[in-house]
Amino acid sequence: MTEPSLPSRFEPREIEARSQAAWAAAGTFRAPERPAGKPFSLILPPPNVTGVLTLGHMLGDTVMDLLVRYHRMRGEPTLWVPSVDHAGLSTQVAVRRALSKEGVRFEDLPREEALAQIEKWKVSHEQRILEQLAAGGFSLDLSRYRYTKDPAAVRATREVFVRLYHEGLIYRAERMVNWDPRLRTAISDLEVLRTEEAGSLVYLQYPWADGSPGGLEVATVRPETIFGDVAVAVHPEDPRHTSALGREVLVPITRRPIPVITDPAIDPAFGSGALKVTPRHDLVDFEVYQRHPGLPMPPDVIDERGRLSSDWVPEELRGLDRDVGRTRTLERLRAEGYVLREAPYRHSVARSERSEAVVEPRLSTQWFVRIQPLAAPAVASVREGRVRIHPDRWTLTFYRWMESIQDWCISRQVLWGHSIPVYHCPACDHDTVSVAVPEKCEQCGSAEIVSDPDVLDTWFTSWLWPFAVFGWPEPTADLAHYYPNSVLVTGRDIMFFWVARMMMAGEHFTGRAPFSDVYFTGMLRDETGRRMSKHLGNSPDPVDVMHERGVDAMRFALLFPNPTEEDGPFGTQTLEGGAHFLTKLWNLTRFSLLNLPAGTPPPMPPRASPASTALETRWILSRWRRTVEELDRALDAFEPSRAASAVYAFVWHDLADRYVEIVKENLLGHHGEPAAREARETLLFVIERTLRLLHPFAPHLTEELWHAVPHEGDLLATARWPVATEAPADPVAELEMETVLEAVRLLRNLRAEEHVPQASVPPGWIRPAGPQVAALLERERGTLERLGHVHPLVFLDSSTPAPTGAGSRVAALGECYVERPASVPEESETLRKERAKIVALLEKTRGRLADPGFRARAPAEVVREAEEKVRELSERVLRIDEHLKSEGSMPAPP
RNA sequence: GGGCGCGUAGUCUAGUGGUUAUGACGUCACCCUGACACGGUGAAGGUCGCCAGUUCGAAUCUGGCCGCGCCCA
Repeated sequence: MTEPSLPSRFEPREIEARSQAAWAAAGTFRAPERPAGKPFSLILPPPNVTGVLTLGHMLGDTVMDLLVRYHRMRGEPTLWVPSVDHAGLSTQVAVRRALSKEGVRFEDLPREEALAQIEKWKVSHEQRILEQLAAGGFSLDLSRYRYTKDPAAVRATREVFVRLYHEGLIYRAERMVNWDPRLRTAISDLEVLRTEEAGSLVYLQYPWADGSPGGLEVATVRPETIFGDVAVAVHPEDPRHTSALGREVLVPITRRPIPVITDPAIDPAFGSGALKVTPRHDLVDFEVYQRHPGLPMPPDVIDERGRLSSDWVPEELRGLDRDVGRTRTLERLRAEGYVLREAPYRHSVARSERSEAVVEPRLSTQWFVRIQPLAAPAVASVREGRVRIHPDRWTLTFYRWMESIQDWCISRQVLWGHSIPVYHCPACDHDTVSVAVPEKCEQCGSAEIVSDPDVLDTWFTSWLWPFAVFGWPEPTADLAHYYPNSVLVTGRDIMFFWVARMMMAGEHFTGRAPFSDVYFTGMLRDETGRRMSKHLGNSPDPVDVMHERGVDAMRFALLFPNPTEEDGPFGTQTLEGGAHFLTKLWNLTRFSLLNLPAGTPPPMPPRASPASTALETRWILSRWRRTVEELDRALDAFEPSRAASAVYAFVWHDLADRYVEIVKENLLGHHGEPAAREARETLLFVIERTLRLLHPFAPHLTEELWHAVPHEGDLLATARWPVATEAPADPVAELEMETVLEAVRLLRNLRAEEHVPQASVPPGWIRPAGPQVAALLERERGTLERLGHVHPLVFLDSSTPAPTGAGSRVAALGECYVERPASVPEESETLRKERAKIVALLEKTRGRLADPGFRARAPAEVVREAEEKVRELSERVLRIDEHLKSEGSMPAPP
């Protein structure tokens, strides 16, 4: 035995620093310029420079690192590209908020100063994000780091705009858009959140224009918009309103006459069945307006800041904010007798994801991407299996959304973003659209051209990222080698924002799907089951988590309890679970080293098991092989949680709890040198190979441990992933070990039931149920004595009487006895309980066999098994009864 | 309101027609046995959401209901 080469405790932060330094020095994560063989490549979904990384990011990053390290160890050239996203609107909002805390209004800043403030923010957050990624030890190729506003990204973004424009897939139009009046910009449908909120439904009377008494009843939740009404619409078949058709009513207060029209879109069940039509401020109303060409288009009665405006609005209400305007308008409506009644009303309110302001539907001129022609190939790529979505149930959601997809509004009225490459010529009204900034109008040659004041939606760059990171449209070597990507890993919350659009861009601009697999991670929940979110503030800072328990513990805690289909919990408990497992691994390796002589050579794959090989050797090697097979399967199928569970169970239950306990005496040389050598060689092989298996899950700790263990190679990160067939499969050994472990369990149960003191080792007896079991158990007597903690273990044949003064159990494999301590009185309670259980099961099985339908229709195999079971259980009941009889407490026969 | 999905010990979870329903965390009891008390051994804990149906046989398949979640209105 050598001096311990590992300390009894470990310091995660020291290990992390050592491992990370070694990887950096070796350039382990740098992808080759000319990869040999099919590469494994992917991009890190660019985190927004708006904020810093959350635990949710860490979940995705850990899954990606797991896959990258797995594929790297399999010898594939791997490339994982890091980048950050300028995140236009949301970064501007963050800076705006930060400045307002200092009493500075963002809107008051000169353009240059405002941009400088955002740039400052970007630099500091980018720094922080890079530090977080470095702390996590993720195997990103930092030499290929990118930013969504770097010159190549600008080039790609403009290129794409220009191409789509010339293909007729980008157009400018006056459309109803979602307007954020606080940020004063259009936002896309996806950036709108709908919530149920309490409101009030007001029933107004629009008087008849011809002065006849009464009027038309109109219900609305937005009375302040009446000034923009151009009509009142009813359903053409609504019998209540037939007499109103063709007549005119007056807009309350301003008393402007408007016609009563019919439209099939009107819901007769809503309110009185009459809808006021305000085309500039409601999508449905706008559509009604479009179907009625005779109607005039009113001015904006709500301006870009959400204030009542225009001369259609009574002068004293002009300039009021929407909310105040609504109250004042309602007051006047009441005072002037237009209000019939008011009722509380819950309805869905659209709010801006960024500012939380109520979104104002607003008719506005914006740039749009015609999405249908782009969506079709993306849908086809999934239908044809060129892109697989995991878990695959999200495929349906993907299809449904793509079917009802709307054109994409890509212009934003903000400062921070890519400018739109459109240059308008006031002289001839022509738009010059080009990648290079033009000096004159391409139509009339005028130098007086004006660049478009808007910027592009951030996603208009992000959707190009799988190929733009490689320098597209330049035909770079990286593009040729590493595109398309192998996989995309992200949260399903950005499936539509990003994933679907990347698929569209990939198909359209490169003719290929940008990746072949998409894996959606679940969402993290806190210990009380709530989703982690910035809003709730229940997401711990990942750096704190890593600091507290170590990076690898965090990684394991993220992977282990997060099955692919569901959201996973994360909390102190799961984190401790991860840390405990790593401690176990540390000590297991430490134990192995304590038992290896100095100068032990690296492990060799075991030879095909000769007959002389010990059962536990054959068994652990076979179990290891199954574990590798399960890991390969789970990782290839994007089931990280299953992979983690498989390796966890193997290390803890098979290797540490059983194998190591079985061979401890062999290692100490108590059973001769050949046994000691076999145990050492097997243990070393399994430990060294298992460290490899665990490397993608816990890279730092395994790297550290691996260097302490005899091994070949420089770094575990680039060592070869084990091949399952290195160890022989041995189903016989697995079955036999099951029987042995079952006997161990019986002996241990007896010890506990008979209150045998922990330190004492009483004699035990086994009467095996048959000659085969007898041969096996006698051969494994040593294992049984060691794990069962009995000595001596004596085997009885059917003629030998049962020992007296011993507790007993009757199981399928036979009868077990453990000597009862003198102080403990006889007790047949356990046996009786056992008997009751077996009798119940016996009755159930007999019942099945008694059913003629079962015998007639069930497969012969199943019937045979049932008959066998009845035989075995009856035998056990008889045995138990014999014991009970000898104790003088015979129950009624079954 | 529409669509999709999920209901299995206190909590999380495995199990896609046939064993005594899997494992983890937590709980309880005993034990600091020479890698590990961040550990070991054992135990308790379940009407597999409810009701029908299909079947010789249902946690598993079908329908309805109830509850929860997500997406879309």
